[in-house]
Amino acid sequence: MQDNSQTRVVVGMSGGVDSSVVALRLKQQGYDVIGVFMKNWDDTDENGVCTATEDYKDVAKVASEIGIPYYSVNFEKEYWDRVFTYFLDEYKKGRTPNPDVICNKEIKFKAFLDYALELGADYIATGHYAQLTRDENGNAHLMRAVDQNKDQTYFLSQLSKDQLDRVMFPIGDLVKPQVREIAKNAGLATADKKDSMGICFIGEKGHFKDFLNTYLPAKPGKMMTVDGEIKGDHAGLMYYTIGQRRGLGIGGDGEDNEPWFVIGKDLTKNILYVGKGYHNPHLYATHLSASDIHWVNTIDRGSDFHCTAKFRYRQKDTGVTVHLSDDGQQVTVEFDDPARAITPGQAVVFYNGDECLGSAIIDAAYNKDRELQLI
RNA sequence: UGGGCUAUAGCCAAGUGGUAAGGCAACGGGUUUUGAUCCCGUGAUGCGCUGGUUCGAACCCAGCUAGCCCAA
Repeated sequence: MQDNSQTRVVVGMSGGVDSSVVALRLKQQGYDVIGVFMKNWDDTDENGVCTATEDYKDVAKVASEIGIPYYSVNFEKEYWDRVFTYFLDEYKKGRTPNPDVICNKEIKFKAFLDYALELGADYIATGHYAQLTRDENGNAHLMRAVDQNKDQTYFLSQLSKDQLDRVMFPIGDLVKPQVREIAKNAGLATADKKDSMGICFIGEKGHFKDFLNTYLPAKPGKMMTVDGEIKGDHAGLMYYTIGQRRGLGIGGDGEDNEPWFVIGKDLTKNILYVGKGYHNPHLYATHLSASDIHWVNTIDRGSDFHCTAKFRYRQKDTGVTVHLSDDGQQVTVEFDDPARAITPGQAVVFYNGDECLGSAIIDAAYNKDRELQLI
């Protein structure tokens, strides 16, 4: 049994069950554990109620149950500057951003990591469902979680090995029910707490439109098919994402009554393009282009290679061939089979088996030589 | 102002005397650290209106109203 007492680990505790179990496990393994609650957004409402305050209370409860010190750190400014402005800028361009990918890259595994190091930490640990391994050269490799259903490597795909060298994912080898079980057996206050989800700053489901509208003015316009048939009005292009079905308010055309989906946007004309049928051909792409490429490791794979990829979180992998530009700043990703609803702004995340290689941010989707009308 | 056709939930639409299918939309919920997708659930005491026939009518009959079509 190795002595971990001289190894200090700062655990990012959200007030949820996952990070609670992380802290518990590390403590049981003898580490010098400190719990830190990160506040990235002020969601205090008109009644003075704030979910962050409630979550912090849970952190306090769990920390005392486990017997570790705990603190709170505020990254609201960093979050606003590095994540939220990016989020809004992407929407202004009509794209669909993935703020959580950036949040991990810039806040949880940068600002927070720096803070932890100041506290004398050797590592930080989080409740992410992902695993880390190290090869004979000491390079960290980001691996999918054992719980394939909860795997979060998609959101961690823009981390670098330098960051991962200081990271632990103590529940990556567990399945969610096991985590709950451990929390319950230990009597942790968060054992039965409902999983939180959704973007941290949007909170309650259904408020998305209202939320965005307070930051970006909505510009209503026409909704039409690619043939130019007007189907209705849209509330503002930023409210819709490629492949979206709900919220269009159109249906029942008397032909086949198939559902309608968003298939494209024209920002200059302020037109939302819609098409009928889940398998509408306009939703299928043969390849995409992406930038903001990030590889977890610097291992050279050449400029053309085959691997698998995901274009959205919780999607099944698709076989792809990667073609890197000479300067390595652009990438073309060719699909083994046509892929549906490729959306600019989302991350294309690459995998080799269970290893997450890295990701890039999608700029455009194409079907053969034709750029799809995705903006 | 002659003839014909149609009128069922927001939109399509089944039903042809026995007590209102289904799809799309919408809404609610589930899955989900992205907005989505996906999955599950919910809708007309009433079938344009008014009478009539019948034990019983959305379905039959009469009149009215509206829309469409063909003739003028």
